[in-house]
Amino acid sequence: MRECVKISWSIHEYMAGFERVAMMNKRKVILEMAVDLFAEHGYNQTSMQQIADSIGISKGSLYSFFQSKEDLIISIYEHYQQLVFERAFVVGLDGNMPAEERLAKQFQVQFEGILEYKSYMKMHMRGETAKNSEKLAGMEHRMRGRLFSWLQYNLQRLFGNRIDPYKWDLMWMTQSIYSSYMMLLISTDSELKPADLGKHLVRQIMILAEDFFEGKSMPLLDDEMMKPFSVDMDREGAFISFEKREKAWTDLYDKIHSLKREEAGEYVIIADRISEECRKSKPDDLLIKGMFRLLADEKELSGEVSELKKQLLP
Amino acid sequence: MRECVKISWSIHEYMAGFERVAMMNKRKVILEMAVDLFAEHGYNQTSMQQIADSIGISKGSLYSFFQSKEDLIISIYEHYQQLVFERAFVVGLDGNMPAEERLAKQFQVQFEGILEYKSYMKMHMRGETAKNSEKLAGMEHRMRGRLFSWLQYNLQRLFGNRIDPYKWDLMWMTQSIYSSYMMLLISTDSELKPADLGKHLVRQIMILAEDFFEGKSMPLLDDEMMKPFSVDMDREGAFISFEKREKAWTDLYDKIHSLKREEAGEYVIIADRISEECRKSKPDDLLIKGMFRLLADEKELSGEVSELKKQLLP
DNA sequence: AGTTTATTTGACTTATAAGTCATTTTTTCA
DNA sequence: TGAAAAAATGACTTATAAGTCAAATAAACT
Repeated sequence: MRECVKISWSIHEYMAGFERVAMMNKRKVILEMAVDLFAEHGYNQTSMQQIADSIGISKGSLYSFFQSKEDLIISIYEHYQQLVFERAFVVGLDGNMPAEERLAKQFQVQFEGILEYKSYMKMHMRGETAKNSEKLAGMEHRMRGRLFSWLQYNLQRLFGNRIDPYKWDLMWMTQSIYSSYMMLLISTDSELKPADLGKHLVRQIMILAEDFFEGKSMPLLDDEMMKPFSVDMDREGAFISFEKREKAWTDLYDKIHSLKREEAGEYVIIADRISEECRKSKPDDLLIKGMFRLLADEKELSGEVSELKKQLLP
Repeated sequence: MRECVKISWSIHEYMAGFERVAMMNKRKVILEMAVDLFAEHGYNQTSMQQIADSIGISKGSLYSFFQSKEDLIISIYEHYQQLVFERAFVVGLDGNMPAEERLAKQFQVQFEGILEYKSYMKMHMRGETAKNSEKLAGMEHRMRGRLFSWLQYNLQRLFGNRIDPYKWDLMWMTQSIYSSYMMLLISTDSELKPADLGKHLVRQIMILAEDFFEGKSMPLLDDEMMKPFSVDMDREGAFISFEKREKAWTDLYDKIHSLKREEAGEYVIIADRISEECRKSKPDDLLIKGMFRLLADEKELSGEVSELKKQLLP
């Protein structure tokens, strides 16, 4: 009897889970359709009716998933900011790679992400969203803050403390070149390779930085001016998870390199494979698990491996 | 009797003129108020009623000046693009100035223009204008094309033919840094000096260009990719007037320098004064006339002077 | 199969803002 | 001063799109 009840429960749970998946898929379908339409025609020029029609459902149905149009656009931002930025910023990269090459690779990954979520980026670039949604404004602000934090972190890693006086100038330049390349990627169907863009961008930062270091250029920007851009990067929010994940990756690569065994090379390849898979829009969890299993064979890595696993497969 | 009629006529003309001025002022008042509101709240979030209320007139009255909201925004663009860009691009500058300094000065003038018409630039930056006004899209496209033409002209003047293979890369970089500085100027109340920004910008272009010339960087962009940006710069339209005016200025300065007289220095000062005055939002025509009169005393300059006068005081 | 429950629908309400026009107010001018 | 012309007004019409809900349809369950 108990057994029976148990089975009944698990079927129930199974079905509920199945249903939730179906629901989630529909929600996702709406989000994706809406993003396409918003990117194409703009937020204010796209009606809820159009969105519903394009999907082939009724307006009432649409409103059963999203309370309002504003709720819809906020959901879109939540959905995609997660996908694009978390995945782009928090990449597992071998720390032993030269800093320059490493940064270039990071930019490359970001450009790849941008290409993958072209519609969302297009919509985002258009800017013109809901009237003055407090919530959206906050998200946008935090996002920009996170970009700057990330830039600062990486520039410091690349140049050390000597950039301090030129920090804002370099960050601003980097950000502006970065944005303009992004625009090129998004608005044209050019053959531009993310890898080339990444290298180019880093090269240009290096040149500009060099000019500052040699004292040939004077900085223009300072803390005071840039206050609106420096967010008190929510240590509670997404940024903390970025740092933890970043640390887990670094620790793993460091440990592998410290092994000084012949297998080390192979472990790096496996770690790289995990990193690569995680960046995909639909990572294969099983593959990742398998890779982790391979790494777990090496007892000395177990601590780092399980920490990273906890970060990546929650 | 004839006298009387004549007087009557001239009073009539005088009053009509006065009225037209009043009308024009009102039109201008509307344009300026609308630009402020559009910049602050966005095009779609600003109703015609709000605009009318802010000025203290009725909606009906508003519609007697502008047929529709779209007509209003188009009029705004026509009004300000004229002011900002024509005045910023076509500056009389002493050609004997070192090319580098000269370009910096040109950027400076542009940044000054941007500051002067901050609201318009803000509105323009927001982008989100009328649905899909053919006319506006065309204007925007032509504007961007003109900016690129101007950049190309000036980069070629600065570096000569050797930039040809890197032309698009340099132009794109310049444009992106330029835009980002513009954004800084507009969105913050920073103490940034247009002169500093101009110098900085040129310095950065020079460094980047140098890197290309030394073969250390490879160009990423080419004609094919940049097709959407290269407008068949309407030779009939505003661009032709730019070139003619530019030529008139150059000719005058060249002639002055060719004089090799002791007065030459003074003439340069006078020409500079005219250039400066022309850049103001409300140039003093009388002052300009006076300056021209001073120059006209020098018989050898008369040709160049009258040509420039024709360009500036139509 | 028949009943209950959940989902979907699209006609309807409501809100907003563009655009109109008969009427009022102001200005012009003899 | 007062008639004619010009300008300004705001109540009204119209259009659009967000958001609601009773009824219809489909799915789940016994």
